Amino acid sequence: MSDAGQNYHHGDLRATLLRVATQRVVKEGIDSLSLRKLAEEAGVSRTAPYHHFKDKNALLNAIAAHGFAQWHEKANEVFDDASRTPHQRFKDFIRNYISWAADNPQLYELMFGRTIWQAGKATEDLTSIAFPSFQFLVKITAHWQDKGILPANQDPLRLTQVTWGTMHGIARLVIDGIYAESSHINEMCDCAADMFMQAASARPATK
Amino acid sequence: MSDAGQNYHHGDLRATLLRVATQRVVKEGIDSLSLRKLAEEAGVSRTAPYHHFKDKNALLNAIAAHGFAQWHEKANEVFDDASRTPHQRFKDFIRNYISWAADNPQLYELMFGRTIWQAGKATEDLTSIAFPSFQFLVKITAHWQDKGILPANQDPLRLTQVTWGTMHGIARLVIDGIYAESSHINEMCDCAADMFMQAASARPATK
DNA sequence: GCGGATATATTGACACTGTCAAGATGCAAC
DNA sequence: GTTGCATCTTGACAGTGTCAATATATCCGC
Repeated sequence: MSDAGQNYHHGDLRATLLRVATQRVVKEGIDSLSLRKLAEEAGVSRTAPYHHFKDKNALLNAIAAHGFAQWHEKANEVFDDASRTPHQRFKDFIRNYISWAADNPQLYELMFGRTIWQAGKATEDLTSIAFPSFQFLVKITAHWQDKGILPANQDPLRLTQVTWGTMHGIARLVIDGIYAESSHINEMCDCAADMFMQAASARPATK
Repeated sequence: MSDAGQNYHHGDLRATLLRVATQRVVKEGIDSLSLRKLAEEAGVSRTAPYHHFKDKNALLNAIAAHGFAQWHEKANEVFDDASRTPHQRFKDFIRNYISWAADNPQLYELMFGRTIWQAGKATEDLTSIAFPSFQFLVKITAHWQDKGILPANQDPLRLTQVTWGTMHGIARLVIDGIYAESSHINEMCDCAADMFMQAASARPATK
């Protein structure tokens, strides 16, 4: 085979599909991803993709899995930035979480939305990549509890669910278009960070 | 007209469609709502609904609008419960927010999701009902700031975005199937409430 | 080199979907 | 009673995901 675009066998169809589909999702959103148009764009027939992905859901899972790899790397980077104080890094982490979501709304929607997490829809491939990302959040939450940035008198898992919930909720309200005014994102992030840090500096709640 | 199901003119189609469609969305989810099946279920032809709703989006908006009316009433009820202390009412409100979402996942998804809030998709009818609900959240947040349950040193709007973000985020993570273990919902809610109340009892953050 | 297994790609078909255009029907007001 | 209007109908179109049957290329053992 000399030219990958002309032959009966494409040669690298799976990778091509994943790349083109990801571009499409990132640019136009999940809903505008059509397997038929995708196949056409890749220069193959309608059903060719089915030899590389069981169905549309499997393809979406693969895109999301790739997204989690990117996300995890970036999040780790922010968390590890030694040039800043722990308090600053905590604020940065929240800002970065929301910013990443705001910059990649469609991908975020796919990765953290019901489309693929709805009962039974998540592939093993996806969960094996996504779970470490979730556990990473628990790990850094516990770390911040140790540092006195987050309240130490809370169960780490429970606290992770709350802090992540906060970031996720703000991200979604922005992404989904409910917070029409998105020019104050950083202020919202800092407000959230302040709340948590204030809580850490307080005496345990009085019953 | 004697029998509403047999005549050429249905007589009450709009209300019937809204009722049946709402049932369908609540039971089976947004995606499984088909205008054609809906029409059939209502005993009418495929395109009849288009004389009462501009398109599918308009129908979804109408369902959501109705949902907001219910939601607002219920939320107000919890907020107004005079039989409990302010602190208890704050915790109850959070619990109730998540519980309502968990009990009406499909409706919540529709009301607070991108399907209808994506740029330009929200009807005037919807916004005129939804906005007061949003403003209600700001109102009660300010009220809780006054009562010392939430930090007074924060802009009410910003703080609302954070507290609502937290509730919304937890709700979505549960609803969308990311928090597989949903048996600890109340503990999560209480953890969130404690965080906010602890923050209120702290001295202002030190720089 | 040869032949069969296997991976990959193709066309055809099916049952859906939302929505538009034209025409039919019933009701209400003049 | 005729005219106008709201409502409802059938027909059609361009899409969608996905299955079945078929064709073609590649690879592996001989």
